[in-house]
This record gives sequence, structure tokens and C-alpha cells, in this order.
Amino acid sequence: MRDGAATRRRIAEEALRLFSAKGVDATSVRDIAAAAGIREGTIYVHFRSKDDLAAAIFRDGYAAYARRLRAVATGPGPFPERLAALAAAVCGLCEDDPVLFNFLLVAQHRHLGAVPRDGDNPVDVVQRMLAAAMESGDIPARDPALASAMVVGVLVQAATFRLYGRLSSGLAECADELAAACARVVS
Amino acid sequence: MRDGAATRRRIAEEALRLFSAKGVDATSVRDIAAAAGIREGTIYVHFRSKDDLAAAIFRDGYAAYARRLRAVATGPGPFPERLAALAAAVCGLCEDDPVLFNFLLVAQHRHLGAVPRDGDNPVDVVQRMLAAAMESGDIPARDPALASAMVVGVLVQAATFRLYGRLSSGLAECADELAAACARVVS
DNA sequence: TGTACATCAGTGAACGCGCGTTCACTGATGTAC
DNA sequence: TGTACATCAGTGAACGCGCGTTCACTGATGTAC
Repeated sequence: MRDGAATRRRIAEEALRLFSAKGVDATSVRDIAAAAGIREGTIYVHFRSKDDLAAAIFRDGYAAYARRLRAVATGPGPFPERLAALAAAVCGLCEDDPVLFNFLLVAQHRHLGAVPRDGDNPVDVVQRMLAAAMESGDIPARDPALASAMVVGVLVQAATFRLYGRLSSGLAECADELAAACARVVS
Repeated sequence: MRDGAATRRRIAEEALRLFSAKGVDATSVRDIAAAAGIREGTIYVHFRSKDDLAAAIFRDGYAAYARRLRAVATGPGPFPERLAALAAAVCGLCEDDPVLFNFLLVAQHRHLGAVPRDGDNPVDVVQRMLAAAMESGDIPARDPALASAMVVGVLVQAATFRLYGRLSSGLAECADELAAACARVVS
């Protein structure tokens, strides 16, 4: 009955953990309240609805993800280095916070429609980076959307395989190989 | 009150359509029954539960998908041709039956755990094809799982972009370019 | 061909359960005087 | 410093609704004689 911001954070944290593990629909408001050590009603002090909670978690996680990618994608270095850094960043995000990564992966199909196309979006970050590289002649020109599908596909599918236990090694050990694959696929 | 097999097929068809459009959880048994022109109880004549229905649709769709890929992946031609045929097959499946493709995409995270690793699995088909190509020296040796992630990633992400309207052209027009991208990424 | 019967797809109404959400209330905290 | 008050995070019990599922029953169909 004190620090509202901390409670809100705890609700979001526990909801993310449960949404990621069981899916949004299989997680009840009571599950979340119990995990956060509060009553159901309290959730509605901080969020308008369960759907609003899920959307807020997705929006924030997706935006944070985009920010981290933008930081390496728009750096000053040469394109090949920035592409390698991008691959490493995706591997790092998947390894460091698999719960968030898995949630974004599973929930994307539900929330992607509501994502703004303003750059707070990991895919747009990649697409702009590749479009700029085409303009400056670093890579051959092709449809930037298709090129970003290739790079995103290589990285996200590898991360997905990792989450599903299809990969024998960790993503960190694959980062260099994935970076090289991204370079090959857009070359 | 007559042809049970036809009714079962109609239930599965309408359920697939609704599951693909709204998601499994947002589709009620009553929705499916109404779409199929029957009463709710009839669904339980043909399926043990709603979950069983969704699982059966996923299993059958995934297996059919695997069969079509296996047909082109294990053909007699040289590896580059078979890889190109694989890319074309994925594009064809996405364009010909976007409802099924979208359902498999969205529902995979729920049902992938129950998928057997016996080759009735699109990913295993690709992985085996690439492992064989490595053995015969068609492509450099690397972790087959990682290599299949790259190829599957390129193709599925392009198809995903297509379904989300991120691609200006159809997948059929991209098939050649995607085939080339797959060849580059495993080279 | 006509009759009796078994089968089973399909019906229709009902079941209870768990869900998301609401709301009057509590009580700790910070602030004004 | 002490008192009165406003604020608002959090409670606890309850709400009704829609969900998946059940089941006794119907009646069309195919079969045996």
C-alpha cells in the first residue's frame, strides 16, 4: 500500500514471466496477482485491462529491443562492422533475457498490428540500415524489405532454434557465424 | 445427419479458417459450429476436445507441408536446383494457402513441442537436405541445425513479411531472389 | 419386396466453472496550518 | 510539534458472462431375414 511504481513494475515483471511461459490466454489475472503478491483488483489500479497489460509489456519490450539495435545499427563504423554488431546484439538479447525474447516471439502475431512504423521497431531499424548500405554502395541494391527479411530471418530463426533447444551450442558462440551469414545473404 | 467424414472435414476447414484469422483462444466452439452449420455437440462426435481439434489441424497441416518439401528436397537433381525448388515450394505454399501458412506460423509455438522428430517436419527436411549437401561437398560443412536455421529463417521471414503486408510484391516474384539468398547463406 | 433392428451422426438444452472486471471500502502516507 | 484532511495504492468479495463440455434423445441409413 505504498510505492505504486514498484508495484506496477512487479506486476509487469511477473506477467511477462507468466505470459512467456504459458502464453497470455493461459495466464489468468489471478495467476499474475498471486505471483506479484497482490489482489486482482490492484492490477486494475495500474492497468486498464489484462489486454492493456499485455499490450504495454509488448510495446515496451519491443521498443527497448529496437533501441538496443538502433544503437549498434546507426553507429559511426563501417557497414560490415555494424552488421556484425547487429547480429551480436540479437544474440545477446536472446541470451540475456530469453523470457522477454520468447514473449516477443510468441506474442508478435497478436500485437504487431498495433506497432507504429516510426523506427521504434526492430525490423524497421534493420531495414533502414540495409537501405542506407545500398545507397552508399556497401551492398547490392534490392528491395530493402526483402533484404531485411533475409537478415532478420537468419538471426531470429537461429534464436528461435536456440529457445527450442535445436541448437547444441549457445547463441553467443554462433554470433560470429551468424554475422558472416548475414553478410553473405545481403552481398 | 449423414456423411460423417464430410462433416469432420468441414469442421476442420472452418476451424482452421477461424483459428488463422482470430487465433485459437479467441475462437469459441460455438463460432466453429456456427461456421460449419452444425451444433456444438457435433464437434465432440468427431474430436475429443477443442484442443484436440487444434492439435489435429496443426499436425496434419505441418505434415502435409513437410511432405511437399520432402518431395522437392529429396529429388534426384543437383543440390542447387533442389535448394531453389525448396525456396519455390515455400513461396508456393504461402501464396496458395495463406490461411494454413498463417495458422502454422502463429500456432507453432503452442504445438511444436508435440511434433515428432521423424522427418514429418519441415525443419528436419531442410536440415537433412543440408547435412547431405555438406557430406557430398556441395556446401561447406557447419552445424546442420544452424545452417537450416539460416535457410528456414530467410524463407519463413520473407513469407511472414508477405503475410503482414511488408512486401510490395508477391512471394512468387521473389522466389528466384530468395532461392539465390538461400544459396548464398549456406555457401 | 417388406419389416425389424442396429448403428451412429447430429441435436438441443443444460451444466458448472473460471474468467475478467467492478466497487465500496481501508488505511498508510504526505501536506497544510 | 500536533492535528485535520486529501490522496490514492491496495483489498476482498462479489458480479455476470461466455466458455468448453456433456448427455439423453432423434432419426436417417444400411443390413438381415
